[in-house]
Amino acid sequence: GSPMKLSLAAEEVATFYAKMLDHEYTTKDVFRQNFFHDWKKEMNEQEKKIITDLDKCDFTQMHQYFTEKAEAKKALPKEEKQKLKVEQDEIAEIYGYCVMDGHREKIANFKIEPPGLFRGRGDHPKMGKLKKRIMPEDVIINCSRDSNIPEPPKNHHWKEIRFDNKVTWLASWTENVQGLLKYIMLNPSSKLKGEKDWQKYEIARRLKDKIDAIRSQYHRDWKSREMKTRQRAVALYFIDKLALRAGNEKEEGETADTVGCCSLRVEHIKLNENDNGQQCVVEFDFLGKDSIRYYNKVPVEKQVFKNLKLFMENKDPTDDLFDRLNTSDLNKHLQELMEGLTAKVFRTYNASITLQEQLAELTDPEESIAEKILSYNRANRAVAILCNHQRTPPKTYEKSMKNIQAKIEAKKEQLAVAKKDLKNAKVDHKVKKDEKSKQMVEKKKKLLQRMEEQLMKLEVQATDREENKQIALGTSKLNYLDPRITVAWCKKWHVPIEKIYNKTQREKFAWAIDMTDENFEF
DNA sequence: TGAAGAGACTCAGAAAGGTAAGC
DNA sequence: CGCTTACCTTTCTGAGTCTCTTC
Repeated sequence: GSPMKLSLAAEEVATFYAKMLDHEYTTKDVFRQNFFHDWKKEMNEQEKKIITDLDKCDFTQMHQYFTEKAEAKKALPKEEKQKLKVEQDEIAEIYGYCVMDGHREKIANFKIEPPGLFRGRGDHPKMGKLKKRIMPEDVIINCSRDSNIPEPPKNHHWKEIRFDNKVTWLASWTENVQGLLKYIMLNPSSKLKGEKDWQKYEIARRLKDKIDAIRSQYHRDWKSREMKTRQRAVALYFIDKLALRAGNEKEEGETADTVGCCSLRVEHIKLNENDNGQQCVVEFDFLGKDSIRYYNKVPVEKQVFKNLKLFMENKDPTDDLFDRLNTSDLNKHLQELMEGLTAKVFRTYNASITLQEQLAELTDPEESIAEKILSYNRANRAVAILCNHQRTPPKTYEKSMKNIQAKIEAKKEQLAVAKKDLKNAKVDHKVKKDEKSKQMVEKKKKLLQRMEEQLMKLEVQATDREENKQIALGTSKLNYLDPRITVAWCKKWHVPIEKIYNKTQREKFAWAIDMTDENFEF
């Protein structure tokens, strides 16, 4: 119960924990154990002897120190904040760009990752472990021979300087928690990334011409004499129909237990012969990428259902559903069906084609711009649902929903008053028949019209927000939807592109905005 | 020859940061 | 008109996919 002065190294690691005291992570056993284990490694002999139990450590004083510091920064006068901003901008101006093929290009992540505690997603066995500080001696620089090779900080040297023009990264280092490589790469707005993005969508468009043949083939393969072929055909069906990820196998115990299509286990699906009147329903329930839950009930073809039963026969819940299949087999097969085809292309293809179809279906030429944007968001949402892109509802969701409902009510009342006013003005004009009263009628008419527009906007906003509660639109917009579909739609319906893409998105999709006219078809 | 591991790239949601609407 | 608050944008870095290399 007495305060203790820590050595520099132990103190720094302790502050990493103290800063996170409000976070749920610090309540998790695994996080606490991993942290304590790594923290001890930073302690000197004396500290190790005294600090033996994390439960008995009180970090509140440290925590308070950082809270106060953050508040102080927030309370800084405007000019001071401005000054800090300018300093940050200057740093970005110097280090945030590189020159590639004679063009000055923005770098995505030019700052090295600072030390801290590893935060995995879901039940990650390594959460809480110490992520160590990266030194110049850990960093590999990749540039061209004749360029200005960046100088390491004084009295330091780089791990290596190489001149590899077969890769796109500018610098890399190996991270200590999982032993993985990390890279400094270009911003999505760069020519290099833009071209790659374009290529990705072109491959997906090629799939459009092949998809019917591929679908017929996997239908046929459901009846194949070979088990492996049947499994591959059912897996491919899931990937195509449900936009599941490929599902590479991962090392057990090193990461959170998540799966994709090929790594599905028997315990992840349930077969219902009859579910509320629907035949052959498969119930999926598993954790996918980032430990996001995938839950879906899907009616499937009889042959698929039969196959699944067969695949599950005599197996434990923890056995692989597709025990004869892995992603490498699957992708080899796909490569034979179409050059460049891999499992993930199906996600891109189905996402983009869905957007295009939904836009065609939902866009009403008569509607206002605001309503068209709502239609766009709905189409976008259909894709996000397909790809299972979720978000935790914002903490302020309930409150903000109530707010907007209140606003709608208020606007309705205002509208009623405005209607009355208009009526009165009309009556008044009928009696007086003068210019002044006529003008008043016009004025009231305009007011009423404006209010009706405002009300409609609010209602559109409310609907949009409600439907969006748990769905994240950003990921599909940024990574799965061919931007040319969006650009063409905007041009066709005279919706300003800024209403759909913000500044960053316009920069990323500059290639599509440049090359697309309203007739583009995916 | 195929499994394991390394490497390089895309995709992912949370959190921090910034901004504009509303009080 | 200044301040707060809610929302949108940007940053961050972890988590996948898929290919290449090695034994």
